[in-house]
Amino acid sequence: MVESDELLSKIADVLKAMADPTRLKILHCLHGGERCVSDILGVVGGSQANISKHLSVLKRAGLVDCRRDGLNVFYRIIDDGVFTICSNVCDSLEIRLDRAHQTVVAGRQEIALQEAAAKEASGGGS
Amino acid sequence: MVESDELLSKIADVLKAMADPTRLKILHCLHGGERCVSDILGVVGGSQANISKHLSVLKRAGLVDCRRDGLNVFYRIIDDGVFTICSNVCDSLEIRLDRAHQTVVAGRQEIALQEAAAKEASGGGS
DNA sequence: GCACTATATTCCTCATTGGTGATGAAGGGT
DNA sequence: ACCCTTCATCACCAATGAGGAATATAGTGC
Repeated sequence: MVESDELLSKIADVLKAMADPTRLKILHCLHGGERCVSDILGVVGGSQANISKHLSVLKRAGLVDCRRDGLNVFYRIIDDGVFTICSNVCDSLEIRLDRAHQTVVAGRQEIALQEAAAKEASGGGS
Repeated sequence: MVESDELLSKIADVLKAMADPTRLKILHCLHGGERCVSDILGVVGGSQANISKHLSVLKRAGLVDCRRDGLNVFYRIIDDGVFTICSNVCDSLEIRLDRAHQTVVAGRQEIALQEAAAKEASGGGS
């Protein structure tokens, strides 16, 4: 595997770790600082085993880390890049929707003009 | 599904489309401009059917678009955000490795100092 | 219309992923 | 030592995804 292949695999690993709605919810939940598994479970929902598994995926990807405090385990973001990435994707999605919206507006205006012209040509207005 | 859940799903969709080494290679290949499926196949390798399928995934995610020119179909990037995201992930990976490297360097220096001190205490230097 | 090329789709196989309930491990309180 | 709580892991299942061979579709040249 050449170096660039290896780099692409690593990038894919990180993106894969983020590419799940539940894990994104978890990351969002941790945006305000570290929280324990029960807190996260309360916010995200689902089963405790599932949350634990997703946290493990995020940890393996190097996006979060944890520390034990008595019975509780606290997780925190250790790679703020995750929020930059999410922002970038949101920006892209917003631009896409803006363009789509502009297209609809322009299309409707064009149709309205064409209809007005057709009315004029047929002696419309009565 | 509340709005934020829907947004997270959309973000996850985009990230999922990118979270595969083969598709990242394809995107990288298109960085220089549009190319036809045969070109992409030549660069990325694998089977024609596989490339076609991955292109379909990327198109569905709104990252690429295509136009037909005779027998050939040319694909191009329509969302430059993909490169921003990849850069972000690379930056994060690099920072991680830098930190790990610093840790190793510091650890070795500490060990060297401790060994020197131990030697000194035992009358070393003969 | 036929032959060829390029590309998309189908079908199949295998591996991976995501969810849950149950269980095991670790820590704390009594 | 026992009981409880918190959290990680196991076992299971269903769904999803990646790859390739075969096939279908579309375009071109003759």
